[in-house]
Amino acid sequence: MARLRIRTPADFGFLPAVYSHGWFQCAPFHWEQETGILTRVVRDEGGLPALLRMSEPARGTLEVTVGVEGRLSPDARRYFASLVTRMLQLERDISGFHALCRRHDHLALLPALGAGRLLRCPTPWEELVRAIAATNVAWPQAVRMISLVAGLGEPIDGMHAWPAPGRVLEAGEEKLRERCRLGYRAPYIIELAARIVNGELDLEPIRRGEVPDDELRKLFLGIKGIGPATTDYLMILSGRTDRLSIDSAVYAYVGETHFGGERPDAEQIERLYEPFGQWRALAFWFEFLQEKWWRPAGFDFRER
DNA sequence: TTCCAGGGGTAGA
DNA sequence: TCTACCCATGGA
Repeated sequence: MARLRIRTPADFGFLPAVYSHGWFQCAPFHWEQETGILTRVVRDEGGLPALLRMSEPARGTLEVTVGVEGRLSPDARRYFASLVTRMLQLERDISGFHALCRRHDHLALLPALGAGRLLRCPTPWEELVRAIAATNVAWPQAVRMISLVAGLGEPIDGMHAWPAPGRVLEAGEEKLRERCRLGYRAPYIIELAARIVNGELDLEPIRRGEVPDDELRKLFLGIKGIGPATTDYLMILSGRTDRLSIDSAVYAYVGETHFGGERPDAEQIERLYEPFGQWRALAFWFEFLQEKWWRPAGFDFRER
């Protein structure tokens, strides 16, 4: 078991990042609320499954244990740290968002909490599958589908690595339907896996964040099963926060909170968050999180 | 039973 | 470009 200590930005809070959306509830993430440890199965540089355990013993420091034999080489340390950096968006500069929060009462708590980063996966491939699985279903069902897909990966310590595209392709559409309960989404995921395996779709530039906005949007929209709303969601995850992702939950929340119970149309929602400029997606999302999830659940991330 | 969830694909206009 | 219809699944 190797140990890594990672210094985090002063405006980073671990718990708000974990609770930034529902992905921590799906394998191969595993969250223990009592200990504050987020476990995640990742792959080492050779592609073999490895268990990562992340916690924040004190603000500014992330403690990461890596379940591998022996000591980590400097390269391996950098590699695992880069995975953590991607998953927790440690490289993302959100100072502009926090400055904006300080000017709005309902967001004013967020900078002190260190909120503003969204939990990500080690690979875009996994994020795309999760996004497809989460369309047109209630969230608990999406959690089930995603976790069942994770179950196709190589086992390690009672968990599974996220299956590579080739492994999903090998499992086949029927298994995705029957075992993973993906229904009509199964062929979309098979097609995506096939495009990656045959080299038609290269996700590596996306993982490195090298694809320009317009191109990235076009690329997401070109994947079957991913439409406008999911594309906007993936764009936000990729750090393009100047555009909302308006899904059914947004209509419901904004209608209830800002339109006296009347369902607004998309343009009304856009106008409402337009003043938040390049940060409007985060302004909406963290408002929503605070009101509908964190506060009702009694979360106060400053206590840790 | 019917509705619908953290939508999207497709055919037809 | 817009609209109607269809798509598995499972909880309410």
